[in-house]
Amino acid sequence: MDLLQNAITTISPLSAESMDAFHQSWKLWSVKKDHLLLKENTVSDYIYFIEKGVARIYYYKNGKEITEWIALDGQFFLSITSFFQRVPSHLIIQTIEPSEVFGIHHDDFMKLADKYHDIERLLRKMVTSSLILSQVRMDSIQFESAQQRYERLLQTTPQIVQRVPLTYIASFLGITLETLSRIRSQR
Amino acid sequence: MDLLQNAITTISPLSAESMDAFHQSWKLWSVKKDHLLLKENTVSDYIYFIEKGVARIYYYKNGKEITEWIALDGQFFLSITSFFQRVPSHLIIQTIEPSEVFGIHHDDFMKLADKYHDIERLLRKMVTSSLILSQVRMDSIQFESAQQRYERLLQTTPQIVQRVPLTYIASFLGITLETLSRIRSQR
DNA sequence: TTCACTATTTGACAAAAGTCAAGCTTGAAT
DNA sequence: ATTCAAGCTTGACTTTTGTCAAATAGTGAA
Repeated sequence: MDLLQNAITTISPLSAESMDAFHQSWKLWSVKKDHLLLKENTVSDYIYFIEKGVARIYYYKNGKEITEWIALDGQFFLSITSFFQRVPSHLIIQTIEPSEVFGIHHDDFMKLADKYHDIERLLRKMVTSSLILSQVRMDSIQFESAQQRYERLLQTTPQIVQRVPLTYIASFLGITLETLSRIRSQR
Repeated sequence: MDLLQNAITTISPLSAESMDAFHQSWKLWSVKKDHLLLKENTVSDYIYFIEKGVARIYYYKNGKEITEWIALDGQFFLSITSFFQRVPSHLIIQTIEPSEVFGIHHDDFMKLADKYHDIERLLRKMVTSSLILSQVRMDSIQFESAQQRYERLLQTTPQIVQRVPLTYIASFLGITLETLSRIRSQR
């Protein structure tokens, strides 16, 4: 069984029939480092799951790259706004290691959610955990210092520092590279 | 038809049967100003909808009140973490005007979502819009100046300034009362 | 109308993080 | 092995917002 199927079952178990139909709708791509999964100003058709590797989601703001999310293996990722609202995304999704990535197309997912009640429930639970995560992150950005945010990251995902350039990590934490560098030198 | 039923239909239309069962599960309370809908350290059993009035969600952080959300009439509100994860909430929900508030109990909602596929879909869509909103707000907190955030609020919900004390508004915007006061005096 | 709050404004100063500019390090390609 | 570019560090200075303290305005009850 792959990480994906395991992740699905953990969120919300499916009947054998649903799981079969659902699992078949995911495609698997093996891509190189720096492969673009989503180009700027495109409608994002896929929810992705990273089986192996690392991806980052970023965009340009006043000419600068902002890293909005970093997905390590075992995580789902997508352009939330674009995927659900079906509008072009300013986001860019790129692998930053050679990776194996599963993806399911929006229309397939929605058709299955319509057909199978338990897939609709799974989707609801996925969105719910994403919402809870989003709230935690907002709280962190609003109330924690740069230092606290970095330490929280080290607690929750220590591997990230070995695998992802500091520029991306700084931006993901909502601080500058210089500030991150100063924080790191103080320990 | 009340605002609630209208809001539901806008998010995701229900069959007559589902709507009937669903609508009947909402209770309506008429409460005074400063009524507590959720006490600190309690599991939040309800999703609320404010038919008329204003409510605010807040909590204590280092002895200070932090206003996390302000709900004007026509809006749903709840303690997301507590409602979905069934853990006690540090949040307090309080009306700040005499209000009419609908509420549906967690267990009733879940039973209905299990029984009716279209209610599960409605719930999924509610959570999805909440997620999108949460992302927009995070972006605002991370990248907009105090001034920009206040102006955005004036654009989207101008009535709020007439109906809600500035202390709550400042906190909701993630700034201090003093900073808000300075921003307002500059225009 | 006045009192006693509570809400809001203003001022002086402090802290956290950003900006700009320069200098180091390091690892991959020739 | 050498070189060059990307990645990271360090320093000096600026900006935004917060903190603390005090003054002023507003409001409802006696």
